[in-house]
Amino acid sequence: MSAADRREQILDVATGLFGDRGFHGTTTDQVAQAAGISQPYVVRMFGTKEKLFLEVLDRALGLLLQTFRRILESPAGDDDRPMQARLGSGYVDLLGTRGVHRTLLHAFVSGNDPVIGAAARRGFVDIYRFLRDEAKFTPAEVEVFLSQGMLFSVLLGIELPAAFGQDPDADELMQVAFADKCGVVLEMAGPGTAR
Amino acid sequence: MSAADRREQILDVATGLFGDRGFHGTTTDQVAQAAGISQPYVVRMFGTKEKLFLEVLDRALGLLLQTFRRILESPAGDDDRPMQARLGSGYVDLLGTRGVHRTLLHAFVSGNDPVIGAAARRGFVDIYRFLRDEAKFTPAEVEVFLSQGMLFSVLLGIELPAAFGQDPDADELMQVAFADKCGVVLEMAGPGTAR
DNA sequence: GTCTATACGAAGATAGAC
DNA sequence: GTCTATCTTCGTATAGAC
Repeated sequence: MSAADRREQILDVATGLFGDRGFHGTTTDQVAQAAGISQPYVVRMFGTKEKLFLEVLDRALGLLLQTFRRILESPAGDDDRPMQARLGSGYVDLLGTRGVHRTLLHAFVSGNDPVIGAAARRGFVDIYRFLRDEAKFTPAEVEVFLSQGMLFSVLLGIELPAAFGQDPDADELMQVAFADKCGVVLEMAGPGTAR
Repeated sequence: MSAADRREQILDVATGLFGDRGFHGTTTDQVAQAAGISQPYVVRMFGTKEKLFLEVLDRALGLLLQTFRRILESPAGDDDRPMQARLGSGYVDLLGTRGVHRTLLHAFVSGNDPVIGAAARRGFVDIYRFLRDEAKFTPAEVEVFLSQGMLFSVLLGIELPAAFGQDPDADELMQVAFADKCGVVLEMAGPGTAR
């Protein structure tokens, strides 16, 4: 495998693992095993675990903004909903790439870390700039959009969809929070969506 | 110091530390040093680091619900705002106990962990039940309240208030998200609010 | 491009003393 | 109630070979 392909592969599996257990909870050996290579080779490729995490974070943020920009620039077509709703669906669709939401959330709770925290703040502000400057959201729209996005992410964080069917109140909460997106979420992150 | 007092003291400092660096990122030795005791004594007292974290989490959730219930049961007095706003202020006031919001968020992103994740889910659903059954929120009100709360927590997670003054766009984002609460937040979590 | 071997330092937990 | 000493395991990173 070429170095470039290997890099991508490692970043892919690392996104899933970091999403599951965060920076401190994930070992380079777990990444290596998931990628089918040796632990030292992972380190060799990225220098340090921290650099690996930063690349994973950058990629996740890049994918997010790329997804948003694509929606923003694509013709509405048969989708006559307001841009807020369309971008919201794009956010949900990121579930297609395992670990993105949860890796971002892990980064967002690491503000205290001098390196990762700085990157996380930059990333969040980048998203804000996109909403304000490119999507032309009003402050009120930004507030609603980000709020809903964060609730969505946190509910993924506690694995509410994965625990579907175990507690009626938990299921009801999903219904309340995800509303029309409930079906899609259960399909993409529901029980048995093993990693 | 009595065992009970020592317990409380350890739980206090552990809340701050777990809030800063999460379960995996915090060592029992850091907790011990912050409490001015030896590392083995911390373990001795709580059995394992995981049990310590679970107690910290329970306490944080307990404090949250206790705060909410107090507001719910207290007479409105001169505060004529709707209950959503009053509970929201209560949530902000939890900043008075260092680490509560961020420890909760760390727990909420650990859904994957069999033990901590289960406790986190239970905790979140407990909050939902409170809003639905005790505060009598409508589903729409629940959705808005939880959304705003999670955005609030995430912005604390990235330490946006602590980084105030470093990036105009970041400051603007704070304004957009915190609105009238901006002042209080900066006072309680702004730059120089060292731990 | 990828491995094996390994050094080195944490970090959680235990034993046992005072 | 609290400590010191220590065991043991784990995890990152390096060295160097193929």
